[in-house]
Amino acid sequence: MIEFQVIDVDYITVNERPVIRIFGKGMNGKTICAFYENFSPYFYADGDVHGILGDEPQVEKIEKVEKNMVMGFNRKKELYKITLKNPSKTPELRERLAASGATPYEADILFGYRFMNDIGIGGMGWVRLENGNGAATNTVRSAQKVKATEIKRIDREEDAPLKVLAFDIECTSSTGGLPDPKDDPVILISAVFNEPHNGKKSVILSTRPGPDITSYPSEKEMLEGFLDLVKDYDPDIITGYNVNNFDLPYVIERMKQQRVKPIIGRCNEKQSMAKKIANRYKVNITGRIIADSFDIIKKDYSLTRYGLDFVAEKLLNEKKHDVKHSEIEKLWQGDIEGYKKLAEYCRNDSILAMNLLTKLKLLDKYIALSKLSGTLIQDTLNSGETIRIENFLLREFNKQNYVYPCKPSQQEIMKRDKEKKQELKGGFVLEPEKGVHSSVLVLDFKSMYPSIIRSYNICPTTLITGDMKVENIIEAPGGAKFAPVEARMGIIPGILKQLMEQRQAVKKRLKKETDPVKKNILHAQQWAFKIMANAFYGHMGYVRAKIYNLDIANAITSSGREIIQKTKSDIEKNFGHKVVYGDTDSVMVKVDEDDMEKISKMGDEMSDYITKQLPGCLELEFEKYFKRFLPMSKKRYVAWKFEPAGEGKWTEDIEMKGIETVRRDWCGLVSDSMRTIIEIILKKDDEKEATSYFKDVISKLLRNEIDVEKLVITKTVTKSPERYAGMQPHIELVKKLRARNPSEAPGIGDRVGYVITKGTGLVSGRTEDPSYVAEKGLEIDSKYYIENQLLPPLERIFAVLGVSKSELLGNGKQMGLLEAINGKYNKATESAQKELPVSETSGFICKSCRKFYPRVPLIGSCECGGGFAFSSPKGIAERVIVS
DNA sequence: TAATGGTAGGGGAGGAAAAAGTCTACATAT
DNA sequence: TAGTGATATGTAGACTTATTCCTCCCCTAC
Repeated sequence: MIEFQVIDVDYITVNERPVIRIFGKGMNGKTICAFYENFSPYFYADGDVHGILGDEPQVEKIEKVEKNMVMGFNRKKELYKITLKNPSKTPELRERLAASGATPYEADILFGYRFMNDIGIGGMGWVRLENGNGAATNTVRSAQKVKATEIKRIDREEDAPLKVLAFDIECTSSTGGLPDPKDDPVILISAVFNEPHNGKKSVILSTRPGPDITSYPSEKEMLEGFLDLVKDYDPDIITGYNVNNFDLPYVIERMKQQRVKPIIGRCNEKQSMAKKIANRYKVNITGRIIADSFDIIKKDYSLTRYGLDFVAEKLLNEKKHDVKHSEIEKLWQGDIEGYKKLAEYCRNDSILAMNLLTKLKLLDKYIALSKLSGTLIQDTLNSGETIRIENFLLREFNKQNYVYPCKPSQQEIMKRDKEKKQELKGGFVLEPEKGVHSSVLVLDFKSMYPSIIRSYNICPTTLITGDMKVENIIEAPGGAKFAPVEARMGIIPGILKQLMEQRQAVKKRLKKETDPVKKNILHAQQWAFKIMANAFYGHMGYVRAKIYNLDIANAITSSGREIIQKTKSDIEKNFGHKVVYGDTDSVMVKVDEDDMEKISKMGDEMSDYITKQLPGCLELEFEKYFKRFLPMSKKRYVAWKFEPAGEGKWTEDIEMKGIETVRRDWCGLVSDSMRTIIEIILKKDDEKEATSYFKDVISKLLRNEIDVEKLVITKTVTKSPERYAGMQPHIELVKKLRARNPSEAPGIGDRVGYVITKGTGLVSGRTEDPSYVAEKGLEIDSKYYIENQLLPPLERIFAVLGVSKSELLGNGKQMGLLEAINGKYNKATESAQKELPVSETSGFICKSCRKFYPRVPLIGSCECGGGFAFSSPKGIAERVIVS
């Protein structure tokens, strides 16, 4: 009996027949590969299957079966189950059937997943081989090779000890630009281990000898050395910073160039390939997991920048060695000290990538999601929600004899796309009562959409179509009808019930658990339950989903809108308190109460009252209390928040939603000063201190006392620069950087940091790279930063408090700030010169209202009563010189 | 082998369109 | 009194300069 955790599953074809391979790892750290032979691919179809497939030799058998249909209440159908010999022939047969008018079902399930779902196992899950004989094969690299006939899923929460290898490569460039794997060799490879390998924590491979460096006579031999290292250390996980899109494709291409077979995985025959898909590479390594720290951090952390230096500093508080790309060649060719520096730089990058993955436990969430959905961890890492949901649903639907539809065709997708744009409506957002509110309590619905699905039994399998007669039909506000639970509980409501209950159970255990390792696992588990539960609504409104249905998606959201509006009016009617804001599943209620105990009680009373009126498991909860609440507009507010922390205790914090402090596309100066001002306003309620702080910031900016770093604005490049319709500041900079040095210019998906420099014309034309500004000593456009960055957001905050722009800038001891800004930066017209040549004057200008006159009107003064000065393009003057 | 969960909403920058202000040439009145 | 030049004033169209409105884009709330 062998027990192990599933790392990867694939299949090979032996004598035209598939053999499933399950790569795994035991608790003892031993690797295993199990071979399973007796599983044939199959799918379903309706229509004239016999006629269409005729005597197709691939078909093993065709059986008649009765299946439940996913879409529509109580729909059964007679289908044919088609079993074939070779899984790779499935697409061909599927297309042939579809082309002849038959409808195929489950004909696009990858064979490995078909197998896993049928025997009830999945990615990162534990399995037990009841009986297995040793398999005589050299095709795979694992400690144990077993022919399995009986595989069972077992329940175990811990993870097997997984070996991680982090690596990083350095290469030179013949052109001085981006290294090209067709011409430019790899010069250094660093590798770091989480479990010491041959007594070492890391190694460096190179073609140049040096201290603590394993050197090789040629690049080819070094690459072979790297493959040997991977083989000997035998990691389960390969990581690095951007290995998916740089190091791995590069190394693989170099191996091709040098005629070294790139066998990085655990199969001796399958070569690794890096395919370029939509500007991104996709690398396959059999039997191992590629977990790129860069990719994961980009998905899981919202940061202003994602360079390794920034990320390491921010998340690990560790420093990246400072070597610029342009220095690599010099250090590589230069003296031993420089070479050592380069090698250590390379090693350090691997260490940082390893630390990110292990210290931040980047994989925990993905492991939990894999275990829950049954998806292979590599797919969980590389793909989106869809693959997880569809795999999960296939399993659950199959359990109850349902047959799952195939992916929609391209035309179907386009049709759906069109109708959805106008028809799928989302949540309801209440217009906020702008201003400053004291004592506001926040009530929100616990998992609103999943609860709606459960409470109204919303599911494709309960959807009533046509004039079907069912008792106690549930009708959603949009008109969609569903069979009640008494008739049949929908599959998805059933799944959600389980997910939500399991989550509660895990959270309970989490409270009691003291072992930190187990705590982590439980935490990831409960998180995965929540993520999965929340993903169903979005999935059913997703045009590429197999179970897409607009009526269903709309039934969910329209119910939500109705509930939130009823909640608002019920609270206002029955409790006499005003609802000042709300968004989708929450209401903010203004109460006149200061005592925490009483507030808590009021919140509970209101929630209980509303909850009682609602069907099913819908539940309104008292979540928190805002001592002060400043809504500025929909989805934008700040609040001084108090949350119950149990035992009558409260935790306190400032909450900021949607405003510039939480957005990454504003400069640090704005975020910082806004944060400070908001704290002063909320906690001290001192308007004067806030305005004077603000004036201070502006003065500093005018005196150039602000660090340029604080003025950097960052934005993501979302597509290639040519594809932008109009001009955009960050894109214009990308174009400039490209022209300067194509190899270091930001690409799609990267965040660009820029500052605005002084000059004329569009902002887009004045964007510049901060380091370039420092290097060339360019001047920052302080006026832009005052008028376009600092002022607008702060004005909005102060406007809520009733402080106008002129009060903000003009009042108080620093009288004349506005004049200072203008005087220093506006056109010369503002500074009156004493004399001008008469030839240059163009007319007269009123000294008080600045109205221009080509001639002095007869009344001798402006219509506002002001006196005149001479006006010219150069400025204004009291007198003219006649010469 | 291209893969991708949903809608609501604010707000900046650019750009087009509409609006307002200026300029110029010319007519008319004094 | 008619004709003339200088000056003031008005007006239409050309040209210039703010405003306004809309779209694209990014990012966030839920």
